[in-house]
Amino acid sequence: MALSERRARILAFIIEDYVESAQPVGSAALVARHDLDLSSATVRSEMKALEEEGLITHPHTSAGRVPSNLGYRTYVGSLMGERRLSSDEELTILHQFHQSAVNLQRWLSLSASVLANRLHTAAIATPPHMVEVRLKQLQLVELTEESALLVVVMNDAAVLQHTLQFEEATTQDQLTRLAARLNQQLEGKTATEIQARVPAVASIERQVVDQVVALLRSEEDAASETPVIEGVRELLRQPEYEGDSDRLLDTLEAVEGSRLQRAIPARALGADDLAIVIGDENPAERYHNMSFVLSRYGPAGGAGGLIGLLGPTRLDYPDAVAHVRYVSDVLTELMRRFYGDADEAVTPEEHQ
Amino acid sequence: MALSERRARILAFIIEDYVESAQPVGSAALVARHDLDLSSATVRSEMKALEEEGLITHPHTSAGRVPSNLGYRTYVGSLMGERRLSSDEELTILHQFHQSAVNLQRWLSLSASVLANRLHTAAIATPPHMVEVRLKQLQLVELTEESALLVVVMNDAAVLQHTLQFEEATTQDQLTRLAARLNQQLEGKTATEIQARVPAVASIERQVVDQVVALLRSEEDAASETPVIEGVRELLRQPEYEGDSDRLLDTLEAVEGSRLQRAIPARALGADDLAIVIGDENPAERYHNMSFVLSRYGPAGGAGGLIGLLGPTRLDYPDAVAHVRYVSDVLTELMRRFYGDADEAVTPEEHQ
DNA sequence: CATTAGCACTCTTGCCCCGAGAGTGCTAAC
DNA sequence: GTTAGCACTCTCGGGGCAAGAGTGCTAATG
Repeated sequence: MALSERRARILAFIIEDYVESAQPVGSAALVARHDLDLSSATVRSEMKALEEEGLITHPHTSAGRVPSNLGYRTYVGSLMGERRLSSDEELTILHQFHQSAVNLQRWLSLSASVLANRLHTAAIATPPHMVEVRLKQLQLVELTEESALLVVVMNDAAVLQHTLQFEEATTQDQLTRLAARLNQQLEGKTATEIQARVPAVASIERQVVDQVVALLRSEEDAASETPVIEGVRELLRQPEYEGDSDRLLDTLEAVEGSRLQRAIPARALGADDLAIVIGDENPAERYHNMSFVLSRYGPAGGAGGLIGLLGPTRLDYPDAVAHVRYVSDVLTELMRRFYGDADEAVTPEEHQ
Repeated sequence: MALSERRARILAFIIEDYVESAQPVGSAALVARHDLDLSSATVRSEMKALEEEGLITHPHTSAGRVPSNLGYRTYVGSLMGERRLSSDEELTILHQFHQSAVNLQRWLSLSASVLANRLHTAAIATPPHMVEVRLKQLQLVELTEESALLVVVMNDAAVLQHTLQFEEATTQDQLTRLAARLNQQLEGKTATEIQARVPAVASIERQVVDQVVALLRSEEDAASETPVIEGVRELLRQPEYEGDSDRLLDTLEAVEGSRLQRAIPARALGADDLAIVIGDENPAERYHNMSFVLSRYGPAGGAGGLIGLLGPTRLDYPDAVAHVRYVSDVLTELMRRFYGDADEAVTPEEHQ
């Protein structure tokens, strides 16, 4: 099963040429481009062997070779060289972050944009969430006499809001006092902890507390937030979709935030901080002709999410990995700087 | 210039058939479908006259007729019948709103979704904003010792947030006191009013106030918020894009929120509450093959925005108008109910 | 014995051509 | 004014064909 070195080299060349050109690559072209010390005939017989091992295929008899998913997988697993961004590239990217406002949502879109633009494919970023979401502070703002806006800030710096409708009339004064009291009682608590002590009586307080719990829960649920997605157009401009409107629309649909949220193969990210999911390795059939390159971002132990690329299986994996790693690191560093490290900003009670 | 009644009828039929079939309509087909008391030859000569007036065109010699922009315009202006939603239709729509959470953002997406699904094209909704944006309440939440989250609630019930980075260390206590003081001083004020009394010294307070002003300003700027857009796929599935990937991608690009925000022909909405912009009536050339049907929503004098449809010029205008009107009314009513009327919820000071 | 040149073979792609079909516009008759 | 009839135009889909790309086999070679 182990590939001879020459065969492995040829596989790598095929993949790299194919990634670049999106055209099946033939033996003659391969020899010419890489000035191999071999004739096209030799390469042909090697190709045949590679095909028998299931690493490449043939669209039809008289076409060149195309990598199979298995081919990409072995390439990614052992053949591809490690690519590191040049300091120029790193600076260009950093520069964009420095021009951005200090705002997590912005950073996420920016990260996705940067990845999308540099790799010419789509990129996603899921909002960060904590394993344990705790209330940091709540605020009540009167809207009408019988309705108010509840604003909840959580320990992962997320801000959620909800409109409440009351049976009885209230004033801003009453609401402010209620908010102050609840803040004192509930700060640093999780949804479950709060629920344990909920008063049985129906009242404005009860309504507020219930909604706080609901908001905390929705923040706990990672899948509830739709990921940011950028560069769909870049993706759809790829040659795989050229002239195939149906496939294009299907992909557009598959890639829409609301659908995507469940499809992101988060479990692929085990202990590793970076996952590459190629074609049919994705459990969802809809994504069998796409690849994901995903990384976790966020300080260890703190709020974190996923960021990564989403493209055709014909991806420049070394480039993708290098970029995703770097952007993820930048994002993590920014979060650490502005939202605090898990160790220093979060009180011991909140930690763990 | 005035169309004879027969000619007008024929134009209306052509438009209605074409809207339905997306195929150029020929004289024979027209007679058959509407059992006109005319021969196809007569219709042909009428068509020729209509063509000479610029109301319809010919893709090529041997094809049927297609309405021109001018044709649509006259149809919309005087020919089309008023369509009213049946109470069944109204109930179906209302039902969806009743199932939604009380949340303005949700309502907007829901409105756009409803429109998109019912008309099979894209729909947009811009977030509401007030002519005069005033501070309602601010909140400061510690993130790290030297950074904090500023949450600002405005009189249009919008909630904006921003992360602040301080030179000196602070505590939540200090921040809470500062927030309370600023709330007292600044509540109900506009950005301009606040700016007039800004302290010259550099300090945390100064930083907070500056940012509050910036957030108020960004809320004032209607164009700063990206509109909600739904149903892009519905739009792109329309026959005009079939097999034309280039046009499809161009439209996809044109329709992306960030581009769209400046393109919405808001000025088309004069004193009227509903605007129809057909093809090249849109100042932006990019939208010359699309139509907009837009309505203002929101209580008179209160926060308001735009909601509407965006489709190929081949739109079912009567249906579009009826739906946009209705959804806009529903939205307005919901806002009035939950966020208060301009007259009752907003204090006199805030009210202009 | 691995490598290579040579060559027959296969399959796609683009192109041209052609006939069917749809629809018009004109003319002459009603 | 309306209509039947007809010639004419243009699109669209399919068949046929030549060019091109690439393979896989075989026989020769160092």
